[in-house]
Amino acid sequence: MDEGLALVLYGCKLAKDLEQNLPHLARQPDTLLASCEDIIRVFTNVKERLVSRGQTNVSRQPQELQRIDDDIGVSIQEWLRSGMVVEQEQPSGLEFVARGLSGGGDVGRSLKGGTSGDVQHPPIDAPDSSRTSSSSQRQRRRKDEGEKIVKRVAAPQMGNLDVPPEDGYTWRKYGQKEILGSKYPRSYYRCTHQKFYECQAKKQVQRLDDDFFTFEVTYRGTHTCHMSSTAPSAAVPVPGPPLPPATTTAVHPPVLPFSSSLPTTHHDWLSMQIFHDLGGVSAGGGSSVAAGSGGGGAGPSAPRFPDYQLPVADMAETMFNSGSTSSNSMDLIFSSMDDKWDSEEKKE
DNA sequence: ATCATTTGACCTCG
DNA sequence: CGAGGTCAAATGAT
Repeated sequence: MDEGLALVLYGCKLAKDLEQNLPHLARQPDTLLASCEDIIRVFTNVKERLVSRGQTNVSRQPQELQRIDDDIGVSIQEWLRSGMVVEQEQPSGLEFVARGLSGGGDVGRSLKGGTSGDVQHPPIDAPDSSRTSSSSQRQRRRKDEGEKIVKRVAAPQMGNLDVPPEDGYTWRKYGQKEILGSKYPRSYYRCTHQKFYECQAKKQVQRLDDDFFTFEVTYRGTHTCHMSSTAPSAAVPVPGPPLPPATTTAVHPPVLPFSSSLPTTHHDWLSMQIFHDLGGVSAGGGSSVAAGSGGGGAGPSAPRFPDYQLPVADMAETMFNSGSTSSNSMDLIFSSMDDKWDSEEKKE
């Protein structure tokens, strides 16, 4: 019952979103009502499916999918949309220099080069050591980061409004800054695995001034963390952006939905990440390469997500068939969710 | 104890 | 000099 599973997940997510966003929704009865109805509809649908089909079926009928689409398709599509790239901008005219990272400037430098003693030669005009007298290191750099890709991602309409949609990678926040002229602060993230893999991928996340529900995400650097630790240099051409390296031999995205990892923002695993990843994979753009997003990707000819009507069942199948049987998928799911919810309950 | 986030300070660039 | 990007100590969560 792959699709049913997906529906359950979706319903759970809605419920969780509702819970988390209750304070806000309390002031919006209409939205609250709509949310409740969505949840009810989803679970009702699941229930009907279970009743009418029993729980053992494995294959899906097209017409049933259609039924799902009819019932909650719009909601799911919205959900999907909320976690997907809704707009892709030009890489801000930055020519795409494959080798990027400007001579690996970033590599090994920002890697806390300072504290670990790796003191880079300062630029000719040595930075005034007025401040660094004590530690004299802290080589920071800007400007020469290689390519940069800017995407706009819809924020979840409800729920964890502070967290940008998952993109398949795990990020660690290292800074936040008020930006002149912007209503919302910009958050700075780097790859969680930076230390282990010298992964230099970074991203900046900022809400649009005029659209609270849209994040502008700027990716920089290249993910190397998904490769074996022995080959960190086999960088994926695609900088940060969602797309797992479909063109490489790496089979899995760096973080699997149900793996025990999810070190950082695991509190959102249920959100868009799964579908986002799947979308990226199944939509095959794959290749893409920054070039894709750079020049081509932006084009309508190679949309990463052809449309938002990816059959739920297919997604679910991809989700749960990757390495485990559907039965223990369920266990995994609910145990994961229990853990997750447990932890979040404590938090609140 | 370990790891992630927050936040003020510091650094670089225009 | 100001804005933006990063560092790292403090703090919180697990």
